[in-house]
Amino acid sequence: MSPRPAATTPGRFQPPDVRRRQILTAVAELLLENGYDPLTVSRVAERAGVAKGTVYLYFDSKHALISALQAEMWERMLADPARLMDDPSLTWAGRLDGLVAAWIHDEVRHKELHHVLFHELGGGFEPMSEARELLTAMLRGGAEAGEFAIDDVELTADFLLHAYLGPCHHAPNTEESETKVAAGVQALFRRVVGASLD
Amino acid sequence: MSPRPAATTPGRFQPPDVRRRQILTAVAELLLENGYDPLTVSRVAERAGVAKGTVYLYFDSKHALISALQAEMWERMLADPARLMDDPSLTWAGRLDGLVAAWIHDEVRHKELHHVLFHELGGGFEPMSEARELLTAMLRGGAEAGEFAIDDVELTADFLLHAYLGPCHHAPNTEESETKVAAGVQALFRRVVGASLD
Amino acid sequence: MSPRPAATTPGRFQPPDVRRRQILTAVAELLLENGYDPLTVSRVAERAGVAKGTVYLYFDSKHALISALQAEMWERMLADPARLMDDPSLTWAGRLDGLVAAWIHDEVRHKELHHVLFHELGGGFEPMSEARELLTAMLRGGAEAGEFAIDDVELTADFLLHAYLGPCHHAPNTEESETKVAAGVQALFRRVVGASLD
Amino acid sequence: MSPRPAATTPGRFQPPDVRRRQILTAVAELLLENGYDPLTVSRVAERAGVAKGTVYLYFDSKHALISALQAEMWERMLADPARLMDDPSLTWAGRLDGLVAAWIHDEVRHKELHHVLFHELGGGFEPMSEARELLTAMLRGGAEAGEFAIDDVELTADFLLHAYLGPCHHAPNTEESETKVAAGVQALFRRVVGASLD
DNA sequence: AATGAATGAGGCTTCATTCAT
DNA sequence: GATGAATGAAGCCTCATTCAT
Repeated sequence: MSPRPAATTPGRFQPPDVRRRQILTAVAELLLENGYDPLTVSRVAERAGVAKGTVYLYFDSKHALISALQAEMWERMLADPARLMDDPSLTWAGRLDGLVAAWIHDEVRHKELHHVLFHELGGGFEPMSEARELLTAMLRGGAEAGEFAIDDVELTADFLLHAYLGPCHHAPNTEESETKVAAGVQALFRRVVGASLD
Repeated sequence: MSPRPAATTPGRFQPPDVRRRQILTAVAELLLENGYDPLTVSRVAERAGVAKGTVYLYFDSKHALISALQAEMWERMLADPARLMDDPSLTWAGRLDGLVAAWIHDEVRHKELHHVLFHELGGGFEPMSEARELLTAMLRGGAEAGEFAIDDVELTADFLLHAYLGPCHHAPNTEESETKVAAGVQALFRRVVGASLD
Repeated sequence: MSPRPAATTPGRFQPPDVRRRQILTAVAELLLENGYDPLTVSRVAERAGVAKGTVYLYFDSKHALISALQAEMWERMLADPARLMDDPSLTWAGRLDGLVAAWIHDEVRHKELHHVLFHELGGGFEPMSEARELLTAMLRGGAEAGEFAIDDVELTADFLLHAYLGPCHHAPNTEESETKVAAGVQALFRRVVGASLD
Repeated sequence: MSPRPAATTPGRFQPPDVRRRQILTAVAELLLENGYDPLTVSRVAERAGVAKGTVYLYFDSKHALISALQAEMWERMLADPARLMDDPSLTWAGRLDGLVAAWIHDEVRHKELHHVLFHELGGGFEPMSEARELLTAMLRGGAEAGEFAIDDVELTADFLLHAYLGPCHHAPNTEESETKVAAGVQALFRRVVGASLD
C-alpha cells in the first residue's frame, strides 16, 4: 500500500569509511552548533541521515564518538609539525615559527570544536603530552644550540602551550587574520625563548 | 549586629547567608571530587545537609549554582588585583608582577575547580573580559610609560591571559611550588612585554 | 489555563508501605496477565497509578521488583509451616499433612505467579533450600520416630518437593478443588514416605 | 544416497539439514552457557558460523528457534518410551520402570537445557500433555490389570510427572549417579502407584 | 543460498524541578 | 522557612528483523 522507500534511498549501503565520516561530521557539526550538553545520539543519527542503531554499528558508545573526534584533532596537530624537527634547513627559531603557524592554522579553523573537545569535555588529554614533548624538544634543541636563552624549559613549554590559544579566540576564521595572528604570536614566542634577534 | 540565635538543632534554621554558603561549599566540594557530570541536586542537598527543595529556595536552578560559584571565582580574581592599578609606589612591571602573583596564587589553589567551572562547563565567560581589560590597561600603561615595548597590546594581553595557566597545571598546591612558578612566570611575562631589565 | 490536577489527586502522598504494595500488586497483576516478557517498568507504573520515576523511589531496579515478590512468596510458604515442627500435638504424618495443605493452599491460589516467579525467572532460589530443609527435617523426624519408612531422605525430599506442584496445575482456584487436591496429595505423600496406615 | 559434495570452504553451502542442525546446536550451546536472556540471533549466527540473515532462511523468527529445540526434546522423551506400551514381555511395573529410566536418562543429561526450555521460557507445553497421556495410560493399564492400586489416576499422573524432576536436579551428569537416581525414583514410583511388591 | 549493513521500536534508568504538607 | 515524595521528559543502548546485493 504505502510505497516502500525507493531502492536507491540515497546513502543506503555506503562503504564503512564513508558512513564513519558522515557520523563524525554530524557530531562535529552538532558540537559546534550547540555544544556538548544537547548532543544526543538521536540527533547525531538524524543529522548523519542514518538510524540510531547505525551509529552503534560504527561506534561503541556515545563517548566513542567524542574520542574519535579528539583522536583526529591530535593527529592533525601532531603529524605535520613533527616533521619540522627533521628538516635540516631550518633554524630552531624557524622550527618554532613553523610549529606556531601550524597550530594557529588549526586552532583558528577549529577553535570552537577544540574548545568543546578539549575543555568542555574531560579526558582524551593523553596525547597533549605528545604536543608538550614536541615543544619541549624544540626548546631544548634551540637552547643547546645557543639560539635560545631559556631558564626553565618545562615551565616555558607549559607557558607557550597555553599562550598561543588566547589570540586565536578572537580571530575570525580568515586567512588574513590567521596570518596576522601567527606573525604576532611567533614574535612573542621568540621573545619568550629569548631568541637572538634576526 | 543582632546576636545570632544559638542553633539548637545543628543546621536547621540557619540564617540565609549561612545556608547559601553551605550549599555552595557542597557544590564546590562535589565538583572537585567528581567533576560536573555526576553532580546532581540531590547530592548537593545531601552534602549540604538540607533537603532537595531547600536548594531551590536559595537558587533558581541547578545552573544558578554553577553561575554563583563562577561569579565568586571572578570576584576573587579581580577584586585585589584591581587595587594594584592605584598603588603609586609600584612600577608597571611591579604591577604586572603583582597581577601574576595573585592569579597564580588563585590558580594553583583552585585549578581543579577552575577547570571544571570554566572549561568543563561552558558559559560564565563574560567576566573574563574584565580580567582582559585589567591586563590590557596594565600593558598599555606600561607601554605609554616607556617601561614596556609591546607591538600589539590586545594580542599580547590575550597571549598572557592564557599563558600563565599552563605552568599552574602541573604545580602541586604548596607555597613553595607556587612561589617558584610565580617567579618563573613573572620572568616570562617581562620578556613578553619587553620590560626593561631591572 | 488547563486545570491543575486537584490537590487531592487520589493516591498522591501515600505512606511508603502503601505505595510499595501498590507497586508490587501491579507487578503481580501484570505477571499474571502477560508473563514476564512484556513486563515493563512503564506498564508497572501505569498500572500502579504512579509515575515511572516513582517506581524507582521504592525499588532499585526492575529486577528488584521481582526479587521483592519472590521474597514475599517464600515468606508465605515458610513462615506458617515452620511452626508445625514445634507443635507437640501432631504426629509426623500430621505435620506432613499440614505442610502439604499449606503449600497446596498457596500453590493453588498463586500457581501462575509462582510459575512466573520461580520458573520463568531465574534466581531467587536460595530460599528454596530452606523449604527443602524443612521437608527433610520432617522426613528424618518421622523416620527416626519409626512413623516413616524411607530409604533415602534427600532423594525423597527432592521428589516430594516437586511432586505436589503437578496436581495443582490443573486445579481451579476454588476451596473445593483445593481440598480435594490436598487430600489426594496427602495420601500420595504418605505412600511415598511409607507412613504406617491409620 | 548421493554422496555429499566435499565442502571446499568449510561450512559454506551445506545441505539444508546440516545447516539447520548447526544452528540449533548453536542455540542449545548458548542457552546452556548463558541462559535465555543473553541469547541473541547475532550470537546464534556467530556460533553457528553463518550470517545473521541465514538464520532467518531456516527459521521464521527467534521464537521458532526455541520451539524447534523444544519439539526435539519432546520427541526424545516420547518416542522410545511409547514403545514400552507395546512390549508384551513387560509387566506394568516394568513399563513404569522403563519410563522412569528413560526420562531420568534424558533429564540428567539435559537438565540445564530442559530448565531453560520449559521453565525459563514459557509456552511449548502442549506436548507435555502427550507425556501425561502416556503416563496416564500406563497407570490405568496397571490399575486395570490389578498390578497398581490407584485412587485417582489423573492426580497421580500429575504428581509423578513433576516428582521425578526433583531428584535429577542435584544429580551430576554421570552414569553412576543416573543409575542411582533412577533406582531410587523407580522405588518411589512403585510406592505411589501401590505396586504389589515383587 | 547467503550475507550483513541498516533499521527503529522500545527498554531501563536518571534527575531537574514542583508542591502539598 | 523547610521538606522530600512525586513527576515525567529525555537519554543511552539493544536487538529482532529486513532486504539489496
